[in-house]
Amino acid sequence: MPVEEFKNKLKEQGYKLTPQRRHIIDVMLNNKEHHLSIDEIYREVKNTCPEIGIATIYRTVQLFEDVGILSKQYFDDGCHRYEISDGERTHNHHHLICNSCGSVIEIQDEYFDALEQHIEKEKKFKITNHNVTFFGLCEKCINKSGDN
Amino acid sequence: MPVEEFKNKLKEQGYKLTPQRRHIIDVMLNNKEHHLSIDEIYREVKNTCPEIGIATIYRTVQLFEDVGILSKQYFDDGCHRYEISDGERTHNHHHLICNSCGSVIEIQDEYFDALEQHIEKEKKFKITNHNVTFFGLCEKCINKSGDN
DNA sequence: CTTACTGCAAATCGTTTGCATCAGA
DNA sequence: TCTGATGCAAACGATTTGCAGTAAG
Repeated sequence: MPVEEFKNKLKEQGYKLTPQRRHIIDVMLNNKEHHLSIDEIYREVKNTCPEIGIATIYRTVQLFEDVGILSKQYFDDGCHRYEISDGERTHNHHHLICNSCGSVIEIQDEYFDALEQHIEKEKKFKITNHNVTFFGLCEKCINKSGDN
Repeated sequence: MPVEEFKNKLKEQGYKLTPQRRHIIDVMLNNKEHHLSIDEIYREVKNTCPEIGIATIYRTVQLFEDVGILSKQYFDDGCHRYEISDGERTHNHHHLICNSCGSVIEIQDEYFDALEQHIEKEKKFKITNHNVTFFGLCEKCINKSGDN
């Protein structure tokens, strides 16, 4: 299990693994498939650790991002959202967001590799990361709007 | 010149073309190649219109976005940035941001069309807009870092 | 035992809003 | 004239910071 790995990532840089941090990691692991906002993380963690303060959430999430435990994305709903980062995979996944129902679909597509290589060659730009989000209508909502 | 066009876009929906709005349009036109933050717009406009208040900037930029005069993008420097929108082209351009020198390179690439079509078919998702930013090293900075 | 971490409350930052006045159409 | 637009200041919500107490290593 990667929990040990997270512990190491912190230790390596001289950070402590406190109960609060453990709770936050747990919440993020339990929501691998979601993208949580600060507020959502706060509320979730409160369930198992009611004394925690919002400042701790901010500080911890920031720290985890620096250390590489979490990765941050900005969705156009106006807030940052976080998810457990596992390196290579995080770099290679992208999002489709439905403008109608708001659902977030993760995609991971070899097509992007080709695209990135094309851009790197064409523009002489070394890509290290990206932020790719497509907005539109998901299958369900396409059908729904057809009924109107 | 498109200034008339902007005026029409406002008129159409019953909005007035005030000096303040004119100044903001001017600034955006003079910075077609940049992406300005609210604060940068504010400072620029102050040069020619010192009485303007920040609230007016916010309200106007918001209005212009709704009307389709400006388009908004979120860059990972933590603020929204705006640029003159010209419809189809805006949808089809994307950004490379250099992590080292911060320069923003606009790209417009047919490759994306193929990618979008691929996703639409594969995921049955109708794409209406997107937010695509690649981070990495620009040509200049690649060479620089080679020297270190 | 030492130093990082925590919770709390105050401070700060960007953005929005209420209101009285002003000005474009 | 009439309604939308403006500037100002107050309000607001999200995030950050200072600090004294707490606990991980």
